Amino acid sequence: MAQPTKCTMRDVARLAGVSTSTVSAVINETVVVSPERRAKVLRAMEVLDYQPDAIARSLKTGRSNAIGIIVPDITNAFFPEVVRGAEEAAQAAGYSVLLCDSREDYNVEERQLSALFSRRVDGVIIACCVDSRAHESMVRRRVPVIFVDRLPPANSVNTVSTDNVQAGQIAAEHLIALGHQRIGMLAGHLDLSPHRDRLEGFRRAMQEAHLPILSEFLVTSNVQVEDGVRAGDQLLNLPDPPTAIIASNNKLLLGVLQAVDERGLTLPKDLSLLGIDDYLWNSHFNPTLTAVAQPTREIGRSSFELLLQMISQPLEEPAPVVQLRIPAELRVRKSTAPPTR
Amino acid sequence: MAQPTKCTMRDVARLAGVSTSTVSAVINETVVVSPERRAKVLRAMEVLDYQPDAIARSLKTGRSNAIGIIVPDITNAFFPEVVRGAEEAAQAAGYSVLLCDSREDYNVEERQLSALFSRRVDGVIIACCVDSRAHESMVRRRVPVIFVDRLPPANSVNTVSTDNVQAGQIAAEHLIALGHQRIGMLAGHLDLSPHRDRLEGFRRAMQEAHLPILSEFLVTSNVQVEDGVRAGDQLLNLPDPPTAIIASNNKLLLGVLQAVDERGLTLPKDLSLLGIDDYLWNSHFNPTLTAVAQPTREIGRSSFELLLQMISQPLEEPAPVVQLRIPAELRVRKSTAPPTR
DNA sequence: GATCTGAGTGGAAACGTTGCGACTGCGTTG
DNA sequence: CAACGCAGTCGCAACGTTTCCACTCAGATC
Repeated sequence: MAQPTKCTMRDVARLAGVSTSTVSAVINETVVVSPERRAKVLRAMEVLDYQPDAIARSLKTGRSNAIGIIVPDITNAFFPEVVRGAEEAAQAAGYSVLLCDSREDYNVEERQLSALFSRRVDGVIIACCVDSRAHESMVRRRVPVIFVDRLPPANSVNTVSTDNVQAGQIAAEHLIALGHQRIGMLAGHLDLSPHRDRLEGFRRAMQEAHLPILSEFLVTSNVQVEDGVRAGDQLLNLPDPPTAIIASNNKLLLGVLQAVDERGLTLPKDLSLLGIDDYLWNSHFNPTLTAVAQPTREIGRSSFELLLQMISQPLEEPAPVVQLRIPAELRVRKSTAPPTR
Repeated sequence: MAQPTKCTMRDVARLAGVSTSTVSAVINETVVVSPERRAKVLRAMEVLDYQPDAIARSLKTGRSNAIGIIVPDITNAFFPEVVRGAEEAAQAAGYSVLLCDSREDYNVEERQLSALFSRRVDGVIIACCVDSRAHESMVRRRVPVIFVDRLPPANSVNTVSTDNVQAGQIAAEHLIALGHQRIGMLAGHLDLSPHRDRLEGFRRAMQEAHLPILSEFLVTSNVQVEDGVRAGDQLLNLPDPPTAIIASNNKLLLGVLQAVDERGLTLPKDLSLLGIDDYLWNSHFNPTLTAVAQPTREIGRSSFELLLQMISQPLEEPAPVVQLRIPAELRVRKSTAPPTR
């Protein structure tokens, strides 16, 4: 049965009547050990309920088998999905995940990077916040890093994200195909790459359809619900408002919904509405909401896999930069329809 | 400026012309160091961009300054809130958080507990899954542990959760106060303590109001959206259906909403509907949804604080068991109204 | 002036691993 | 039959800290 006191390799070695080197060899299978000694060691480990001390191991080997993940806000439904994808892949590869929430504050972020570095994580996955200095920080410290979702301006970085240009484009194309010409967009915060890219995609789709982009139909703002309400008001108060609106993220979408409700408008009769980011509840709204879904889990999974590659890479060989863009997917529901005006 | 190579206390000591003991003393402020040496050490640390190695420190001190958090599903919006609360408190106290997602699988959970133990975490916060053996596992290993939300049957454990009995009770009382007598409840999975307790609260409220609890108005099920749809169908198909329904969690609520929509019923005219668990989107549905909000952040924060207490506690003194129940709060919106039948 | 304090310092032994090099025997080879 | 190779062991020195202990050299005390 289980032993109450924590025990070390020494205890195992003593009980099995071998040296600690042999115990180590059995555990790591680095050296051939004769079957009978091997069996003795395994039994001793069993009896003592021995669990290797990962800390001592890390100190010796110089690898912690842990990665850090920094997100700006874990309560934003997008990030738990990414974390889930990354965590699952990490566990499978024998890695643990240190999670940090930077609260959209680059000072907090910087402290967390320091802490992760102190803990000697083997790599970091980060969705950075505005004004982040994470890139310089990690380059200086020579820690492998993958940027997800929000990409820093530097282009010598490994990144994984939705193909946000494509996401913005298929959103607009869907509305254009329905016959909309007067399309508005809540573009979010243009210092954040996803929002910038979605706007770019929107632009491309409009240009290809030879539709004008009216400057009063384009609202940039922060990305919280209140911002969505304000921006929605602004669009809907226009003398000749858009017949369709794209919201660049899920909170902005909720904001527009509120503005729509307050005016007693009905979707999709009075307005077609489409969001980028798809969540469970979108398909339970009345009407159900058309959205562009991001490959969230896959972003997480791919980030870890790419990171693992960087970690295993002998660092003298600087390996080509990878900038992975995974396509988004349109999910047509009931909040979009041909224009009635 | 920053130094490219990682550096150790030795390097600092050499540059400052002192011993490593002195450097250590400066860092930890365990021993008085003369001002001028202190300054020299600090400057050397600056110049070399020295960051203490947390791994070596842990090995020596026996404390990792890290805790583990295990949740059954990080993509369930309840848990990110809890994690956020705990993580914030942990950071503030100089602790890092190792996050694990057990995917509702007790075998995965067990492996994760082992991994956390191997990493010598100072404590664990866990929302366990059905059939969890986490309690025995941690007792055996003598690691301080706090159970959150989902509480194990053993009553010698420290726990933090919503006061779910009270949550169920105020939900029912609200409906009763509106004049409802025929109240149905989707009670969730009774192997999970929150659901069991909410049902108990519902029972109490009904008894105190001298209202009968009709067995056909009580549905237990798993806790996913599909289960909610099925259970909602079951209730609404009754010859004489309830005038109000309580859904024991947010996914069940979405399920009932779907069942309601499919029948073309209108809230709150045809049915009052109330959920336990409140989220951002509840207040953007049409109509807005009445809900009982759980003190999610506070659960997280309190869990960490309690855990920290256990960690600091000299373990010979077994300290009284703490079972913290934090009250929930009713948020009245538009999905509940007096009955029309 | 000899002893005693005590503050400030450094040396060195841990902490629990890993992995190199050295040491055994044995079987094989010329 | 001597020399050699090799599989299987073990001893021991790290890894980067902390911390105990011993030491020095002031100034204070008698």
